[in-house]
Amino acid sequence: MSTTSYSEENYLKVIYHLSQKSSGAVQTNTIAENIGTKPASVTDMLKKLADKRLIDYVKYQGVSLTEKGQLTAIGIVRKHRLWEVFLVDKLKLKWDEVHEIAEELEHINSDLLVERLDEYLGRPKTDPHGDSIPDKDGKFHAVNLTKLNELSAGNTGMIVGVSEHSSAYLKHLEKLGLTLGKEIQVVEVVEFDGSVELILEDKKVNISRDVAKHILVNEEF
Amino acid sequence: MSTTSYSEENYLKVIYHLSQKSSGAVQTNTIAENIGTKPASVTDMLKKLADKRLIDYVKYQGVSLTEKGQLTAIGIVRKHRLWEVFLVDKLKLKWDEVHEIAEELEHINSDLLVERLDEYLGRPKTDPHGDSIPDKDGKFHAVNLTKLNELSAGNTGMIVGVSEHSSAYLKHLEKLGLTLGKEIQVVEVVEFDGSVELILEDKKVNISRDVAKHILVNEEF
DNA sequence: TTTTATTGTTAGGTAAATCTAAAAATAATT
DNA sequence: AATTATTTTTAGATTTACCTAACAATAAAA
Repeated sequence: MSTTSYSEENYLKVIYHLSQKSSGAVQTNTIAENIGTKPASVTDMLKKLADKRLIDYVKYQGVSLTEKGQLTAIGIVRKHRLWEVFLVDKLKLKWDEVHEIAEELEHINSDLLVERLDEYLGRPKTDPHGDSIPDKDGKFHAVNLTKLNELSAGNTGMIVGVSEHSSAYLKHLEKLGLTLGKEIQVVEVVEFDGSVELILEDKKVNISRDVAKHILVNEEF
Repeated sequence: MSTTSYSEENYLKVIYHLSQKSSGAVQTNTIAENIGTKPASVTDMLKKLADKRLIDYVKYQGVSLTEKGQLTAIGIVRKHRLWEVFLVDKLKLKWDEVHEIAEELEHINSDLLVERLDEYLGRPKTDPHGDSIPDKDGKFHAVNLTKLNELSAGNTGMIVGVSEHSSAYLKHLEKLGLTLGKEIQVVEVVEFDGSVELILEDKKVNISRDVAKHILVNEEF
């Protein structure tokens, strides 16, 4: 069983995430942008990954992961998210400080390590951003999430995730106090601009539609 | 401030350890053996490290670390040992399972991460093998250790470290019950072969001189 | 349906870290 | 001191992942 390099793993991970976002084959240029490299380099790597049967690649037609490639990618996602839980829960790093570090930790390959880490963290089902953590076999457990801007006045819920991970966004949420696990109640969804007025810990908070739509809540009623 | 690559860090670390072992300049061949590479490759890297002012290098005369190189190396040692503490204390891995994993973890560069890890672990002074963990500024705290084979009959002490880290050796100690923190009392040091008879948890244990000399104890009386 | 724009690939090159084989410097032995 | 052995360096290749520039395929627009 040939092993995957740091670089190959990065490609697989990016292809995996892009496949999730929009269905259909993933394009060369899109991969290049996301990896921070040039299209020509991507083509080189795609050939290599295809040789290893990690992706299905047809010239000019984009790529998709094979079963093997997908399992590898999910393994990396699993490690990334477990490490994020560790960094936030145990080391008390903030939301927006963990991503880069987890990008490095995710490439450490030791089944024993991952298993013990998972156990130590209490086999978490989601990471600090609310993203689902796949199990050892690459299976995700369904979670039902609603976007905050889709709630109606009076509804309450708990913040369980975000669908936007930029540092700027996370810092903004932090400042507003809209962090994971917080209970909120919607006071009003303004029709004019889609902004949302809500109650958070007995205080009124106003957020724009753009901010609201990336907050995922577990609707309660 | 130019950054150091994974590979450069490995060289610095090995040079550091070899400098500790035997004083004087470190030889090209020795480095090659310890890194698992060929002398020619070492020469190439030495030139590079010298250009970066991380080592003092004179052709055919071996190398030594500069102040800058030493600080970098100690930083890596610090990370390695902190991670080993994490792996053993928190994730419950065994002595002989942690080294390889820590070899990878030690290359993750984030001051914030290291600081929080140190704090989380309770600012440990030694790693699971009893090796001293340097502080943030690269300072080691003196510990007074005696080799087990240098104790006399009747002496007691606590095992605080080992000076041999091979998996075979560690597994052997594990089997004998001679693990970190254990109290032992010397019954006799056999003059003929230097083997040591000792009492460990009310049981008599016999170990060869070769095994004894790598066990470090905190002599009590 | 041509033309234009976009997207993707090839060809040829670079830098990092490695290698082998041959040559040079140093050390050890006779 | 001369010879032999060891150690170290150079020279030239190789591999990986990247690059630019030129070309080819596909998609969009006129």
